[in-house]
Amino acid sequence: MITPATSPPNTIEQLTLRAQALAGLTLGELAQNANIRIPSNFKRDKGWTGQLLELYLGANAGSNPEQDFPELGVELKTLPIDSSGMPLETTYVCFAHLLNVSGITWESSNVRNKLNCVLWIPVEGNRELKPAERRIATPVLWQPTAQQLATLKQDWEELMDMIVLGEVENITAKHGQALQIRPKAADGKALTDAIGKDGEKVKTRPRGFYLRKQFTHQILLQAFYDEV
DNA sequence: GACTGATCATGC
DNA sequence: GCATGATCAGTC
Repeated sequence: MITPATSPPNTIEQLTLRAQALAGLTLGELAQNANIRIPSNFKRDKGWTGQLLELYLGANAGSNPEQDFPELGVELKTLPIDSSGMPLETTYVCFAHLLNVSGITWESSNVRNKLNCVLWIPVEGNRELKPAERRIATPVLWQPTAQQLATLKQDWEELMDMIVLGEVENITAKHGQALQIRPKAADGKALTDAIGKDGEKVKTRPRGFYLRKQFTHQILLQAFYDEV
């Protein structure tokens, strides 16, 4: 019987083995073995799948702005897919800092750090399927290719330029080929500090970095062809 | 049907 | 409010 991990994985191989052992199982089976209640939908439990898998893989739960497995340099992400393997949602990467960003470079950015090595765990996410019925697919351990890295860097620099120049309010989810910035908050009333048009401090809605579906789809396809 | 902007739970 | 985990749902 599959049970939650009792300790963090020591190696990437061990982590991969744990993830592969979950492939084909349903979220209901995992939750049942861990004595976790299963929501009937994700309206009020949007991060439930991710937290369930963290438990099974031995990730250190918490809200630190670090990778899930700091010792291994690996980030864990679940990815909802449809029956043909197409991602259903964009993927949240991290919070976007809007102030004191002039010293940050792509190489030292949180986005670059998070995406250095990601263990993607695709999960059936069709809304017609109840959470308990959704099956886990084959995990993908990914490191960005030079080309993907270049695309991400370009998007990141474009977006950060706008932030530095006080154009935060002009940023929409349409910017960026692979990386986009969207509101990220509890509700529309949340405010944080940002740089204004004349360099002054202004209040704006908090933002986060997200990966487009097309980009994550490419990652899954790439893994598929590597196997074949 | 896809996409963008909005929203939910939790811990500190 | 920030940061983690993300999905919802109205609009295009």
